[in-house]
Amino acid sequence: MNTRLPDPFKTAIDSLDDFADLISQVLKCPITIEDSNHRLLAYSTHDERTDPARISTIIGRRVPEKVINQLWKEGTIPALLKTKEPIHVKSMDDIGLSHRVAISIWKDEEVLGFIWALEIDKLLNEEDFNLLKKAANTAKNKLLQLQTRKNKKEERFQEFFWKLLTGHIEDREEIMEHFQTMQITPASSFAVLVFQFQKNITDKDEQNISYILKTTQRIQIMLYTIDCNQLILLVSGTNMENPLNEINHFVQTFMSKTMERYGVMDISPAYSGIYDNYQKISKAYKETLAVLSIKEKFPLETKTIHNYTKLGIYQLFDLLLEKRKNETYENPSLKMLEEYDQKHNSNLVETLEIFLTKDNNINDTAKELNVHANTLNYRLKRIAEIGEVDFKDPNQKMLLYLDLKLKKYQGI
Amino acid sequence: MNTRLPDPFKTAIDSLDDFADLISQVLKCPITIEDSNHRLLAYSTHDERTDPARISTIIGRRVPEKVINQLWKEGTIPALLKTKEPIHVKSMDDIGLSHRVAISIWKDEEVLGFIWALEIDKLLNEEDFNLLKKAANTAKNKLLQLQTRKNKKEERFQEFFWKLLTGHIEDREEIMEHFQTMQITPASSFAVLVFQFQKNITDKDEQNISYILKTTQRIQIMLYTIDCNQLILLVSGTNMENPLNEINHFVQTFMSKTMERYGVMDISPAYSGIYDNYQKISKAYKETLAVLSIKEKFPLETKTIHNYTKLGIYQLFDLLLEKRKNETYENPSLKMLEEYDQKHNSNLVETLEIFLTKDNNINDTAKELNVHANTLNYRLKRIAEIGEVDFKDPNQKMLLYLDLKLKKYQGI
DNA sequence: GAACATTTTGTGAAAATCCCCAAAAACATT
DNA sequence: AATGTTTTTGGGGATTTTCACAAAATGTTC
Repeated sequence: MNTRLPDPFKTAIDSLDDFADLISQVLKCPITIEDSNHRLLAYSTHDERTDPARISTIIGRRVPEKVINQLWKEGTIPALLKTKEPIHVKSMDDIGLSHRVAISIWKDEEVLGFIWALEIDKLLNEEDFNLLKKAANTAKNKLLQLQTRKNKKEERFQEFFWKLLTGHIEDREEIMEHFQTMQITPASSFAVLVFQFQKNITDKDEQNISYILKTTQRIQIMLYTIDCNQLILLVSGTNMENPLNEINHFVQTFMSKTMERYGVMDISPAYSGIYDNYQKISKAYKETLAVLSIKEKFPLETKTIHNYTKLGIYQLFDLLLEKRKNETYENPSLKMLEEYDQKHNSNLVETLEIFLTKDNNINDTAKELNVHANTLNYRLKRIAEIGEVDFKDPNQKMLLYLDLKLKKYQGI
Repeated sequence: MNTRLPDPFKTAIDSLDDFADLISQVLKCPITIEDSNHRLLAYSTHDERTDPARISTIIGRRVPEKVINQLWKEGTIPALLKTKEPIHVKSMDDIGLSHRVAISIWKDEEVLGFIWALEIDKLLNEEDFNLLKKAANTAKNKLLQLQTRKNKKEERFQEFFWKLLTGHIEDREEIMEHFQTMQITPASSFAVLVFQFQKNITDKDEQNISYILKTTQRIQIMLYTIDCNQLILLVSGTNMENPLNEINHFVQTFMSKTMERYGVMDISPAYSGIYDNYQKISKAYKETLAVLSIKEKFPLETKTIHNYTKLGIYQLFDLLLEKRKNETYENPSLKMLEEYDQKHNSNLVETLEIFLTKDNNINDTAKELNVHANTLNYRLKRIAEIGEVDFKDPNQKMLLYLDLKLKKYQGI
């Protein structure tokens, strides 16, 4: 501590709130203390002067997502995660943020939280900065205590969540009791959501993920855990109207944020249908795994599908693959078309596949194949002749589509 | 034998051909002897005068199908199956048949065969008729011998066929050897064909069936057997070009003949795909059973389908039913639509089903539902909204179609 | 029964699809 | 090289489909 003044924070601190008041007294400005996920830990009360951002932070017990996003974009948070020095933040009227100084609280190389000092009356000088650094140092210990207490809680969460995912708690009452003990209020409906990463998720990744999840408000995350390269969440939309849309939106923002902030690419998201019965969590989890499994097998055709209910016929592919594996079946139409393709090196099979994939739309298919619509028509006529396919019969077409896709996978 | 003349046929007969010559000598006209299925057993050679129908009978070793059909329609054969008296048949130029007399050969209440006498030079008188009756009586014993010999052969056929159907002979060589021993020349490709009757097939039915099968020439019937209410055939088209068409045609004629001649109704036909590997007979048999099973479950939608390859997606229904039975899955779109239907007693689900069944054709669906095309459009828009169905996505539509049909069956 | 929402039907114009023909190109066969 | 077959592309007109809008009918709610 290379400073001329004695450390005014070297006193016993009872609660973190008292400590916030203490800093506030010393620096003569409103103080807010957050954890690393921008959850409110404590705030000074002696002072009534404040700004809208602080008010909503205190009311919501967390920094509004809008504000966090802005602070990321504008560079404040990235800076705080790099340096141990206090940082000036200029006022941003559009999000109700006035001038302030922030400092991060460090333990070794990890940020435990932040202290915010509002520059309502006066701007802080260098001496104040030194005081703030001392305050941060003292806050560290208090935060560490909270951390360990939280870690234990986390562990209990984890255990509970895995029991739910694997269907080890079947009784409805028991599930609800657990939720209560954990002080989680289960939403009326939920979905299981999995993000599959390219590589196994490291501790560092976990921190980043946790950070994003904790700062998300659009969606309620009741439980989450990590399994190798999968991040597994139990979520529910905050608004009842269209939960799937909310989840989808969250997935998009989650992916873009991990991408922008941490440069993590190629995450495969997958989520189950919406359920209201918490006994079906394990089923929902299986659904998401099914989605991921299919997405691995048919990456192109399921590129835009993340949701089990939107898998459509692909829901049944695992089953069908299994069946086809155990028999020597071959679709006669496909066989004939393939033989023709071979002999005349044409591409009737490909044409047929795209045509069926494009929902029998001539124009779309022709565009995809880069041929004239009339060419496509001619080919379809030939396909009907050679493959003995009746394009008016949905039963035949569906089986053809399925066999086509199954063969495609088996062929790989 | 209430006749004035001594019986000229009470001599030892060596072969049936000699017997035919003997009758020919006595009656002074060409004689042909057939079994009950109009297969040629013997014919007189002393005489060169004959008609085209007899020539083709001798050459093909059976009466041409065309002629048999005509004799049925015109009433000759039905009459022969009723009376033991000789019957005059007037000439039918269009099928090359000149004047003749026919008599059936009886054993108790069963017809073993027929004797035909051509009236080339002279018309037979009453005395000739009496001689013919005596000849028929004598022929009986000879035919009985043939019968028993044939029955033993039949039994071996049966055993072999069942081994093939149940997959008990797997070795290719062995199968071919058996065919040779049975003096059957296996066609290059085959199909298994099953007719399922309403009731168990009686001995009487069996005779009728056998009669129809033996007199069929459009298709080669290599083996056949009867199992409770099923007639099982191993067939192949005589012409290579389009075997399925030939089988289909045979099925039609078989059913109309059993209907017209014996009044047997409501036969469900089913046949496998065309195979060229005789080791796959048991698979082909399973296919036909699958067709019958599906036809029982979905009689309306599979009314016109008899062929496994034409089952399309229905091929997979057994499997899917099994899967759905073991889980609590419910298609969310369907569920929502059903709920809406219930509440507003509308019929969106029915509309959707017919629309999908009619291959997404607005006009056909509207006609089927007896509504205006715009009404249908409006409903589809509502279905898309309420059921969150994307009509541009074939995957979703297919699953919807499947779940619709599966539910329909489960609901019954 | 009035007010309102939902559903059905009709109309007509724009858009698309379908169908027939023919020319050109590509390919196969001899 | 000559010939015939298959495939691709284009044009253009008949037909169908799609879509928006409006009126009428029906159903719901208070």
